Amino acid sequence: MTETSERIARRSVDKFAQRRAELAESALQALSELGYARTSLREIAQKSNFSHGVLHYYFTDKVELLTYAVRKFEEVCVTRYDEAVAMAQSAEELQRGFGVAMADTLRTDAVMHRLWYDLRNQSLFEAAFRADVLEIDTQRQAMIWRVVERYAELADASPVVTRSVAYAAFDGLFQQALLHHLAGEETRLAEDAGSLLGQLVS
Amino acid sequence: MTETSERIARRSVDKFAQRRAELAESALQALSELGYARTSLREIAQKSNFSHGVLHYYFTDKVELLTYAVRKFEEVCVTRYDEAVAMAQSAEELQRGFGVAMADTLRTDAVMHRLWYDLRNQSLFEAAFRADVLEIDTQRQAMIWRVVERYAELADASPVVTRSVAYAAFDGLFQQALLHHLAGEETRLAEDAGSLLGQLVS
DNA sequence: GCCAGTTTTGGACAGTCGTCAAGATTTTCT
DNA sequence: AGAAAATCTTGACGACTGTCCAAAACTGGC
Repeated sequence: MTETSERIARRSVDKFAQRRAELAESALQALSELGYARTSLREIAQKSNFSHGVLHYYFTDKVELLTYAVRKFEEVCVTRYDEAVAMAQSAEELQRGFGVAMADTLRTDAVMHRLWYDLRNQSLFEAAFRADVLEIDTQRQAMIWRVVERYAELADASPVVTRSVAYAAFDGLFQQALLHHLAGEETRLAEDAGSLLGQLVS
Repeated sequence: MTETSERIARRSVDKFAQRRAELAESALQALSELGYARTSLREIAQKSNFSHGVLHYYFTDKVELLTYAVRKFEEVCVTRYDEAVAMAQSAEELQRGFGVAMADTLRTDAVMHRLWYDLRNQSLFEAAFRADVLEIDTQRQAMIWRVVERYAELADASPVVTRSVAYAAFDGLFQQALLHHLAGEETRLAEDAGSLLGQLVS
């Protein structure tokens, strides 16, 4: 391969990858708006500025597009509380900061969280998503565990539950809050999350 | 209304209601097998012994059928742990019994639980289901709270979280276990649930 | 300005979907 | 028994789906 053709090929690859990312972004937009059950390829294409045919130029089929989109989604949702962890100088401050951060993302990113739960649920029926979902879940678990460990450290105590139990509890809390938030109710997520954090170390 | 026509009307209503229940049962079977996204009316009809046209004789449209099915579903899933509560003579026994009951229903009724989470998630996108879902969730919350209160009583202590937080935590725990169970992994749900119960009173 | 390769379009395809209505069948009453 | 009402089947409809493909549009090198 000559120097020139190499440069061309690389540019080609870059453009190809960029288009994939672009289309995956549109897919996420459609999915978060309509839900998995009602999202079609034509709907996704309309969110982008391309026609529906182009999707099969960049992806072999719908499953590959959605899988790719899920992986892309992962990037934005597994470091959400790290700032609160880094900032906090005391246990009480982390408790408060963590709760506030959770309540913030509930309000700001509600449709994205809704999408995540929808995709995780799809993986209960469609094995194709299962591996990616489990991996994202593992990373989310790690994200929560960083909070719990730091909190324990600041409070001079140790966690009284495993990391998987801690993650499950906060995830359940968030999901409940999301359900009620989207139904138009007020939630007490910030307070509930903070107080639950307090219960998980001793 | 004469005595005769009253008898006729009642029998008619009974039969009508019975068919609706019958068809809703088939709907639940299809839903739990395929998931909301892939369940069609023809699929539901095939699970019953009728043709697809009959569904619009007993239900005005798909949404009414599914809503009816969800309500029917509620009946079987909100008293699941009451026996463990009634049996337990001590805190430790309840802790164990509750964990075992959870792990049992995880194994036995996995597809039904999967369906529940799927429908609850649909309500995040489709407002038509929201009211029913919230009501079922309230009843599930009450079911969990009966366990926590009884456990606190037996342990001569009091709950350290609200009923909504307690429900959210156990629900999250169960959902995680379901995800891993359907992925073919072993879970430690019985132990985790028992130990979490211990953490929620003091 | 032309040409080869890449990228994009838009229509066609074979299915499936929810819905509906006309007719066949069964049940019920007199 | 036959008439009337309830119940069920069947086929059709328009809309929508994922997928594919031939042709058009665009790209950069000569």
